[in-house]
Amino acid sequence: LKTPLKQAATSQLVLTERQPDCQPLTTPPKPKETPPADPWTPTSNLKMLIRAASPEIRSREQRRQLSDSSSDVLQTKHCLQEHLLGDEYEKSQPSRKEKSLGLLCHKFLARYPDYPSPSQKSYICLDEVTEELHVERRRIYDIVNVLESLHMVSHLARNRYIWHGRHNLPQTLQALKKVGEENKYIQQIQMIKKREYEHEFDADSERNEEMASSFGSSEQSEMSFVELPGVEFRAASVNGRKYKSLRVMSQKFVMLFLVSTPQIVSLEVAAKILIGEDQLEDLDKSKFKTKIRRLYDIANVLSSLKLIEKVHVTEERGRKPAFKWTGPKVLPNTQDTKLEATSTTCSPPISESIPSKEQCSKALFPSKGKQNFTRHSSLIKLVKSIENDRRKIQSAPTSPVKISASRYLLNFLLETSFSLFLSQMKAEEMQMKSALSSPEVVPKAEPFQQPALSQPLGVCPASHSSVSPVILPHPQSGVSYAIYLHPSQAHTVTTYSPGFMLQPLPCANVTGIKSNNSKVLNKITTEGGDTQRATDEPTKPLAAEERPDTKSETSSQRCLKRSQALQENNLIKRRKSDEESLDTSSTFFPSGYLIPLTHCTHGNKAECSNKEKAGVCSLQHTAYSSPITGVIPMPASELKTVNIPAFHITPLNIMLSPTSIAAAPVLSNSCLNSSSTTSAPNPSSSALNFMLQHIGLIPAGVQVPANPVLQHVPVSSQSENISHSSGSTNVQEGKVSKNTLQLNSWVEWEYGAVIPLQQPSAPKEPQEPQAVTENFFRTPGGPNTEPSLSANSDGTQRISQGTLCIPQRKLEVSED
DNA sequence: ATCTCCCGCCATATG
DNA sequence: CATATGGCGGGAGAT
Repeated sequence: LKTPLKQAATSQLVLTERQPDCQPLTTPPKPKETPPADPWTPTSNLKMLIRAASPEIRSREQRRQLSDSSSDVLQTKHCLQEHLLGDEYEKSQPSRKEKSLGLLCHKFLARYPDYPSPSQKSYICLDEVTEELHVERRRIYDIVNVLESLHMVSHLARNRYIWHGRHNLPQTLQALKKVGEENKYIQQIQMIKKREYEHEFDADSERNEEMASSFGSSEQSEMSFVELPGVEFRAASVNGRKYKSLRVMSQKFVMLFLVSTPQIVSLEVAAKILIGEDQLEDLDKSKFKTKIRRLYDIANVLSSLKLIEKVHVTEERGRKPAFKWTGPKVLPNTQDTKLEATSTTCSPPISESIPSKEQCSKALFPSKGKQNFTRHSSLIKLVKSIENDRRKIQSAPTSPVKISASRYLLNFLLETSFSLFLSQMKAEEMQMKSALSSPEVVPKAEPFQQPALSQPLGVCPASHSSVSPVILPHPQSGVSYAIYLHPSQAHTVTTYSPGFMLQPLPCANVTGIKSNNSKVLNKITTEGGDTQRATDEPTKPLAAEERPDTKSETSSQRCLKRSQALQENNLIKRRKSDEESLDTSSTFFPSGYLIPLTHCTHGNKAECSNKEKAGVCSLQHTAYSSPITGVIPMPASELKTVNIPAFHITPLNIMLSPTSIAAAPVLSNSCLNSSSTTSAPNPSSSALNFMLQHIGLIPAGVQVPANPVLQHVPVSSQSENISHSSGSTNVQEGKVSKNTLQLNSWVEWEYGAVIPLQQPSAPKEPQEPQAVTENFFRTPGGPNTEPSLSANSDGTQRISQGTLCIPQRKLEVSED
């Protein structure tokens, strides 16, 4: 049988999309399937029309339906009388859309449970699938390959795959994220954007060479397929091809999302990176096009899995297709602890349950020798990178999963806080010295700062430095969400603008739902400024400075720019020794950090012991929980990279959850108070503040003595600016919403934060800290300012929320 | 015109 | 060798 007889039947059945969710069907009796004939059913026609009318609706609908199997199950019952429909002539061809890979994927996915019970494995027989779904085999491969890249299925033998469902997803994503980080994708992204940016200005010059060269060193981008040992067992047969493009490409694509700060990746950037950054400027247009095609294929599948969602990034260049990650947040895998170099078979296929626990991931290296990659010249590089890759062998935590999250967090907090603190101090000192005179200098010196590449255009500011920002409003909804960006980007954009106005960068605007007016940039800026102005309290002396248009602003911008440029240069130079790239940085503004914490156990306090600041430690112990968004702990490594703000030009809005206020009291702390009062920035105090902020004890900006900008900012009322996006989201999300306090706003910068502060069982009534807190949190007129302490049921551990501020920028993203 | 991306040829891998 | 896989890119539908 060469080609399953599909075409005869093809046309009509395509329309039937979801079938009622079924249980882990191992081998469904094939006959049942024929759903068809629908086109002639009134209902089906209607559906079809609707769908046709609005793709959005359609997809949404599909999802919904898929999710709740409850929806009409009946319709499936159709019988096999496809033969007689005499009107094939008119046979409305399924319209391209009906045949889309995404739709097909939905159908495919509908056949299997997301979480198949470990006990019973479900197998996928390609012949059956192709027949039942009425598609060409080729298409199924596309789907399966992507699923395989996520370890949702694995190839057993010819025609046979095993369905794993989403069980492995967490581990896979974690592994991918890790690899992505090791690959320095963030930097690559920035590099690409930068290059792109420069291109605009003139014919490319040697600049590119530089780039390329610097880039070239980072060859290791070519890694092979990342596996989860437990899953891949049977792979022997297929191993050789594991590295094949679609699979690997899919993994890389996912990695890009996982490492990017706003988890948005434009196709263009992805394509460039995936093509192989080593290809310096091969103006290979066709290659690029092909890559894009593939990415669309992958994206369609990922979209069906609801891991990503299409959006459009608007930048000055125009609208560019992009996708944003809507999948689960990936915990940073702090524990590299056990690197097991599981050479080949990590675990036998045997029990499924086991593998899940002891997931380890390893990279397979196809090269191994004899392989002749006839087609993929690029693969050759693999060989080069093997060495590097070897290191990539990873293992997943053997430890109980549950604990891991909180543990991560705790460790992370404890471990990093101190270092941060120190770093901060140093930084600030340095800063103090040099900054005053010439800010630009500052960054340079810092060893611990990491070089921030500018991301001129492009949507995503991905700087690893920023702690994995969580998107507050759940992205899921597609509503706009706040994206925490690095200020660095901002300046980047501005870099070339003579005026140095702080504009909301093109690259950075994210509007939730398709908000179209793109020109927004300028517009927004202006508006924001104006609005702000109107609303802002008189108080801010600094306000003037902050203003985008003001001189001070300009200067600071300039500084940034300059410094950045410098650092970039350095970066390039140093690139070779890539190591430092991660930990050194220069001019960054601190962006905010969103540190949602899950409540954790106190177990780790030991860690803090070494820290001198007992006070801090004590505070730290508290567990934080973020009811809202979930946890987004960042790996210590990431934290280190975080930079402290040299100049805080940023922010403006603080979003608090009602409960957060309650937390404020907790802060009461000598440090805090002192800080608040202190006008003169004291390095150490500021450092402390910084640390506290990170920890979530203090809302960012509060301490600000160190931070000039925030310092005096009066609290103004809710931010309208954010409202559009956040508003809806919040509502939806429910809890999060907030009272957003606006400190000062530039439209584009906002501090959003949600950090639950722990309230020891007895919520302390706001007392001393009040002053600070009050002030800080007060919502003018805001009704629901009430802090609701979540005194929580299980007691001790719970916490109310506090807030950390994160400067965030909006990217303009429109979704379809 | 650009964005999407389906279709299916045909090289390769596999058994 | 017959098949199973799956690069790849033309070119057409969707916008």
